Parts: sequence; C-alpha cells; structure tokens
Amino acid sequence: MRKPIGGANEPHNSILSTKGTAIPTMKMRKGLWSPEEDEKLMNYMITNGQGCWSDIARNAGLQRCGKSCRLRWINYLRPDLKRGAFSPQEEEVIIHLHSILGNRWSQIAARLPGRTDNEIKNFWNSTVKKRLKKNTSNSPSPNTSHDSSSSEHRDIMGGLMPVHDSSNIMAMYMDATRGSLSSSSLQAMNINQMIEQLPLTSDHHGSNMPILHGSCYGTNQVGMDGNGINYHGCYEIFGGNLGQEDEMFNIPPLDNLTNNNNNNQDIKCENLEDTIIMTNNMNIIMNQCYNNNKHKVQAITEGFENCWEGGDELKVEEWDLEELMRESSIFASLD
DNA sequence: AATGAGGGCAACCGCTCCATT
DNA sequence: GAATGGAGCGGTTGCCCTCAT
Repeated sequence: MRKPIGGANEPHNSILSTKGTAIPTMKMRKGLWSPEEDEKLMNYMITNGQGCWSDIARNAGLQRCGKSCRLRWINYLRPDLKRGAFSPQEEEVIIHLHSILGNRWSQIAARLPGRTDNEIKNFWNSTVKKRLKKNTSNSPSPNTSHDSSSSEHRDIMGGLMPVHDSSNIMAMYMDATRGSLSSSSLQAMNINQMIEQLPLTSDHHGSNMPILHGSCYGTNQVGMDGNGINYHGCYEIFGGNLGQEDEMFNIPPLDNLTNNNNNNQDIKCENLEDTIIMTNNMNIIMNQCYNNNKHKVQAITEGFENCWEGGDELKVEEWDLEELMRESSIFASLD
C-alpha cells in the first residue's frame, strides 16, 4: 500500500480543461487516497452523479486528475462494490470467462456483480495463475496434445476446470438467472450461447456487451441485513443465487424478496409479482437481443422502469454478438 | 525479536477508441 | 477528413503486510 502523499510536496502536472483550455499548472496529488479525499469524491458523486471526470475532480475540490478520480470511484468508492475474498464459484466463473474472453478484465468484471476489473485482474495474476501453474505441474493436462494456441487455456481446461464442469457452472448460473431453463437443457447448449446470455451487471467500464442500466450508483444499491451485504437494484432482478448455497453473489431468490420487503427499505420491487414481471421482461429483452442477432440493439422497457425508484432507466445497449462470437470462437474447438 | 522474501493490492502509465469540433 | 480531448482498458509498478527463518 502506498502512503498518502502530502499535497504540498507533490510532484505536479499540468491539467487541461474539457475543451483543451490550458489551466494554469496546479499541483496534482498522486498516490494513495486519503479518507478526506474519499469523502469529498463520494459526497460529490452521490450529490451530482457521474459526469466529466476532470470536472468532477475540479468541482469536488480534489487535487487529483479526473482519471485518478474515475479509478478511485470505480475500484473503491462505488457503493455497489462487493468486498472480501472471491468465492470458489466466482473463481470458477472468472476462470471460465477468462478461458473465453482472455484478459478482457472489464468484460469479465461486467459479469461478476460488485467486482472490478482491477480486482479480478489482481486476483488472476496473484492467485489463479499461480494455482493453475501448480495444478498443471502436479497433474499434467490430458489436453496437452491439443492444438491450442493458448497454453494457459489448456491448463485451465485440462487441469483445473474440465469442460463439463464449466458447463455445469453455467447451467447453474443460468438456472438461477433465467428460471425457465433446466440444467440439462443448458448443458446441451453450446457454451458460447450460454456465455452470450449471461447478464451483465454494470456499465462502469463500458463494452460491446449488453449492459443493464439501473440506479447503479445510488446508495441504495447495497443493503445490509443480518447475513451481510445484499445487492439490491441492478442484480436482484435476476433473482436466485448465482452460485451454490448463497456463496456466490448473495442475491436473494425471488421468494425471499417478498420477505425482505418488510424489513428492508432498499428493496425496489413492491412484491413478487413485480419481480416476476421484471424478470420476464429481462428474459424477453435478452432473448430479443440474442435471437435478432443484430449488431446493436438498444431497448428500453417500461417494465423495468416501474421497478426502480424514480423510474431510473434500465436498458440494454451495445450488443455486438458477432464480435462476441469471434471472441469466443476459440472455445468451439474444445467441444 | 529481527529480517528478508513473497504476496496482495491500490494506483499509475500508456495506449486505444470514440465523440466532438 | 483531421485534430483534439475524454473515457476506458490492460499492463505494470511499488508499497505494505504476512509469514517463514
């Protein structure tokens, strides 16, 4: 951890306004963020929402560049961040997605609620890579003769995560999120299709993937109860758990939502019926995106808006299926 | 108790992409 | 179409902590 560095003694950079107007050189802080800086940025973001980051840095009274503010917000201050160690299920999802997406950490992070690309990247580089290497050295991969361009990929599939296991994970995941599909039917699906239908969770990094917009930056996103942090808002719409035994994302199942409504102000959906309607609408949108096979689909549904305080817009955008197909095509050779 | 090595993680850097002028 | 600036992403760095010796 880096020490917070005192502003007065800091190296300084020049800064440009949003339109390129030169602002007299001002001292820019670098290094670790102090609690005061965090508070300033947090308060500003909660009050004003996201905008031009360089403006945010200036208006919030921070001697930081916009880039630094953005990073701090995304990786640390966002209220919907999940803290703590990765669960085994999250780990498996990361490994699986990495086998398909490679080092596209932002896209992997988009499928893991409350996790940042930086966090996943660090986790991968420190923990998973090491474990995979160890695993491979202990038990040589049966796929070593496979003509794959990625040795790491072979390691993953042959050593730590057999294909059928990964399919189970996806099936489990999809059962939780889509409800109507059975594990067996999903196991029969092409793995690419499963991946394509995985819901994305936030737009904090932007990508070519479908993104759900909700009140993702509101303080209501994270609710606390006796069991720890639960995600209310962007994630709860899928209902159920994304992993086994509540280990993974701790998203309340549908039948729990109604119970929680009595105790938790953060719940947006009024009742189970709303939740089901919303989930169905989600499925419709996802299916439309998937079935239409269009490059870009942008849909806004009334159904979602009803379930969010203040009618926050919830939409699916930037769906580039062809690109995803290209990206995941490497996986087809393993089937 | 001291210390050195390794790991974890926050933050920076440089590049690319995209929107705007 | 070119130039410019902002945002986002992946790679890398470097500091602190933990643990073994």
